[in-house]
Amino acid sequence: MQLDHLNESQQKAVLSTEGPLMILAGAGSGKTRTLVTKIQYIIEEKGVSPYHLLAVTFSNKAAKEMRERISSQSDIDLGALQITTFHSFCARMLRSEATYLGLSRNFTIYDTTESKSVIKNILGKRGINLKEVSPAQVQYYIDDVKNNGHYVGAKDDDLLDEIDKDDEFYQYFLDYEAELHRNNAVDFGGLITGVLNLFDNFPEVLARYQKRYRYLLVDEYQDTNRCQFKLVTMIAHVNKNICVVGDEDQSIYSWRGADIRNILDFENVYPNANLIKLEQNYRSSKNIIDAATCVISKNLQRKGKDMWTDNEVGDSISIVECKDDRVEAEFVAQNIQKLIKEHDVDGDEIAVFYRTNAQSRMLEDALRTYKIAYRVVAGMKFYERKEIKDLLSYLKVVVNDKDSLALSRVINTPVRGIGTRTLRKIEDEALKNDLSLWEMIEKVVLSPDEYKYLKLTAKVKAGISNFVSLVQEVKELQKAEQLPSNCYEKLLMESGYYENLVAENSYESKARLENLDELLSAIKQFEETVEKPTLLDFLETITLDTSTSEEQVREVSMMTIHGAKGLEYSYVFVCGVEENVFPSFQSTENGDEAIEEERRLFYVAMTRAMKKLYILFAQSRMLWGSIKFNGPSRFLDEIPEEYYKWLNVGGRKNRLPEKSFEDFSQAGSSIEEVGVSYASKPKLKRKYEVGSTVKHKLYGVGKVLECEGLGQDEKIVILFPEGTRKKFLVKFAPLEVVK
DNA sequence: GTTGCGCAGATTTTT
DNA sequence: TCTGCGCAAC
Repeated sequence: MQLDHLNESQQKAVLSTEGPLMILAGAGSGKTRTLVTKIQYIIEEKGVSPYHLLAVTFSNKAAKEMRERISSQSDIDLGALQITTFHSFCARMLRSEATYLGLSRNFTIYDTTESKSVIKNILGKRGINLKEVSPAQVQYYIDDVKNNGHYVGAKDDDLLDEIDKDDEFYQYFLDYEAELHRNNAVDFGGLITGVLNLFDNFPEVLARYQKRYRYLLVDEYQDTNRCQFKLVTMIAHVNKNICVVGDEDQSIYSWRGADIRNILDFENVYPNANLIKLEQNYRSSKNIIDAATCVISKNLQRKGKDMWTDNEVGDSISIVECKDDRVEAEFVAQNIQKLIKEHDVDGDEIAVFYRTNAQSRMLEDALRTYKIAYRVVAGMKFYERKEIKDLLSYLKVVVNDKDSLALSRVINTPVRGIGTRTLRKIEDEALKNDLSLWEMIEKVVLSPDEYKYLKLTAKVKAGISNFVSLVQEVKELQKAEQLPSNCYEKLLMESGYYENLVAENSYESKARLENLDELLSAIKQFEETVEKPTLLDFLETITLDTSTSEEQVREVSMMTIHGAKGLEYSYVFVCGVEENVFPSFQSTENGDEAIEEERRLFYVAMTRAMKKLYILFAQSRMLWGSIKFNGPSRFLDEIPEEYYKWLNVGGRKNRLPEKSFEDFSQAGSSIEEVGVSYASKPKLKRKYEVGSTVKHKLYGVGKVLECEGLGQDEKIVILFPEGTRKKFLVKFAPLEVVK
């Protein structure tokens, strides 16, 4: 087998297949290339069946990339080879072994929002004011417990000493777990602890998996939590062929339980472990690597690698001091335009990074005014919309009728006269009879006479009955293996949801209808990619894999730095590098460890760039409603002068509010004053003006009272002769100007 | 029981 | 700036 394309340490990493191995792979060190070759080597050279190999990663992105590379480089059967994320791996295992844990295999996976709702309900039922105990805190506690590998009834539990079981929070945890179990639901953490539970208590199951997975590969090892580590160790216990790959300097998920000890302690757990470091960087210019190395060396919590590169020195880093966030955005847009127009750079070689999603808006605006094609790699905003959640809840009920959370969400959406009081009444009754909410309402519909004492009105009964039969019918469709999209459409149309929105005929309702249409496309798209599409799989995919299908078009990418991990771009703009933004405000209050994590994040940002790195900060910035003057980030101090040029854009140094600015500006070896020309925003003309008379197709003639927004967002308020006012989104409303 | 409004609160990152 | 919640009026 050819290994020429690998350097010496990479080759060693490939060839060392037996026994525990930790590969510390610095940014841009050819990690994926090495891993893919290693998998190939194990299968093709050692003759191991793909069936005996398991590769787990932390993110879908990484799993996908590995799978794609393997299929393009070899003819390994991807069907037999397991390359998945921890969460999907566990979900799959839990489904097939569900009965061991008293779950049924159609369990629902709750995302963070859903588990928070459950927590709220629990606190509510205990009569606790949500202001006294914040649900977020409880959620954090529960996550923490699970991330460390604790579950209800754990026997061999090294956390037992640390957990105070009399703690009120622990009681909430128990309540929460019980509620999830009743709902036949599992949260993210529960997917992992569930498997741990399975392995702990059913050795025969564990043995089966140990026998199967002879070679174990863990990618993005720095992001694994304690529980995931336990899990992997258990599977690898027999063969000990465990290879973990990670970079402690890129560990940026400790807030979600990632435990840097997993890296720092690996050799304690496996005393005979091999350690290989991949330290040659193939990605970035020498300037960038050296600067990033200086920054990260300030961290104490690391094993220490010495990154180096043969690449050329390259351009200086540009540190750009901007007057405010507006100028920052303007600078980014102008320079991107310059790159594209004057230097013939493709949009997809450029990326804009920021610390928080909230920062993207102003940047987007700027790119739009400069007519630069861009794409925001955002989280799952789409699936957070009300209407989408509503319909998904319908689907969830169809798949898993024990999911009372989803059920109570839709039982009265659209309104069927089943208000909170009625719902509470039925819930209590269900509790009394030890039935799920669904079983209860089914019974009420089936034998109303039995439940006369509930004093449900005819209207309520009719509402429930309609709802129940609709869900039952769709359940039948599902059983008959009808396409998910058919189920969806039936629910949407026959629940009255669609009709209601159409009747509402407002600018909002129209946007919602569009979104629901988009959901339909998403389902259909899913149906095309899978062999045997089921609702269950669709729901699982969208909760576990938020990465959108990205077509590589020539667009500039915009994303948070967390989203940028694992990616590379020739030109990178890192925005908002100010104190309280980056490092984030809360990290500055949480001690050195938190700052170190922010520093790692900054390191990740820097090392994404191949040719040219721009680091920007603003003297003043609009932050949650008011203007804040944060100084430049402390991380800028950590970059030696020789690696950067300092630019000053649109700011007057003598008027700087914070002393630190002046100190800082003088530190730069060469300060260059540059201007930004403000793009005169092509003033989108409004279609309507206050005072003009317009005609609405449905409501007739009226007068425009107010206007707001421009272009796509233009909204107007119309006063109709009868005295009613209505607000419309211009792009949807059937309007015409009369006068 | 429903709807609408106003207010307070929160906003880091995401499987 | 945006969202969710509680409360008051219909």
